[in-house]
Amino acid sequence: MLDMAVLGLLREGPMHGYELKQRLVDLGFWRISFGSVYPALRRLERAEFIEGTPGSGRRKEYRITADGKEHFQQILEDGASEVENTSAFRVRLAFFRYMNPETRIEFLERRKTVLRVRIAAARNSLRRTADRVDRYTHSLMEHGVRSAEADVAWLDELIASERTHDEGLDAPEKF
Amino acid sequence: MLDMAVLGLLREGPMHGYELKQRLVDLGFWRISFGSVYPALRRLERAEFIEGTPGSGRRKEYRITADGKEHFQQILEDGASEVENTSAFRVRLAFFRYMNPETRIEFLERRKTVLRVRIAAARNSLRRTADRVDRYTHSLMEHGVRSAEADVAWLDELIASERTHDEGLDAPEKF
DNA sequence: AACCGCTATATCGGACCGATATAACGGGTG
DNA sequence: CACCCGTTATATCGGTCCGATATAGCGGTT
Repeated sequence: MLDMAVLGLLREGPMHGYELKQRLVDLGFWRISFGSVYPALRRLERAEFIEGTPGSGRRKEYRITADGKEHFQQILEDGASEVENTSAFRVRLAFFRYMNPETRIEFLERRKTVLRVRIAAARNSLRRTADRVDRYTHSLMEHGVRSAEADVAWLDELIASERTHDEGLDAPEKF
Repeated sequence: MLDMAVLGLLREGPMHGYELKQRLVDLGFWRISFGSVYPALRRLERAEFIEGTPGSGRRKEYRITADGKEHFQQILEDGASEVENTSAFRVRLAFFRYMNPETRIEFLERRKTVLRVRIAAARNSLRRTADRVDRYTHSLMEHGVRSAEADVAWLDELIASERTHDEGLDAPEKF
């Protein structure tokens, strides 16, 4: 998962570990740890998906290899059915431009289905336990449902915009 | 973290592992794994915070010990300043009734501050990178901000309701 | 009786987290 | 200039948590 994120970021240009971490934070990984990032870099280096070169000063610049690009493409498309994991979902969305356009909508729809199932289950458990849980737990569960519903609405936006953008596919955009 | 959740649930009565997992799902831990639950149970058993007795059939019923209750209270209150971790925050909220009322509002306010900081940072990074990121990443970041803002609004509700409930503290509620 | 899906416990390797250590760099202060 | 301090930067360690997988009893169906 982190591997995919790192490879995706390095596709845009060489970077060192610290910078990589900050970019991950920008993407919404607020709590990503150096204890994850540096091991990931060594992992990817060992697999020869990235190359670490001594950059300016004490920094180590990492750049993606041809194998790395191929591997990135592979895990991006292959796991596009894995839609349960929120982090993995977000990483794939962040690198949507590298994903086959035909897969994109299917991917978003799958995610929507997962959320709908969760919402239904949560609503059920809210009804089932209504009089047994305290107001804090109740509020927690209700807020969970509301968040998931907001996510579904957002997915609907994304799907709609994806469909409209599809039509004028031949006119190349900047992104 | 999982330890706190397990102890908190077992405070309400004995349960077996499978049931425990389902209740965690109800609390919003959609992806909690058996590979986390069963090791947690053995961990807590070793520490004598819980006792496992052979229940009906092949089930193992676990019940909390006096030490366990004490430990639960400890980690619930002690870590109430640790408010960065979303899961830990939600677990504490789910067991708010066991938390010292004076600590509760402070706890919620701390969480609000964390979210506000994140929102500010995310807004900044949105402005900073506005023309460099594609529409998918942009939408991802925007949605992140919107979610966090919704969380803040929810926290405000919780704080308000906590304050009003505080006044009539002597009249005992069911919960 | 055979089969199937659900309940239930368990283990394993690996990913990820949180804390911590180390140190070089850049800027301001005396 | 020398000193200090906050930021940048890399690294490691123990422990938690995840995802996959194995095993098996249990209840209902055909």
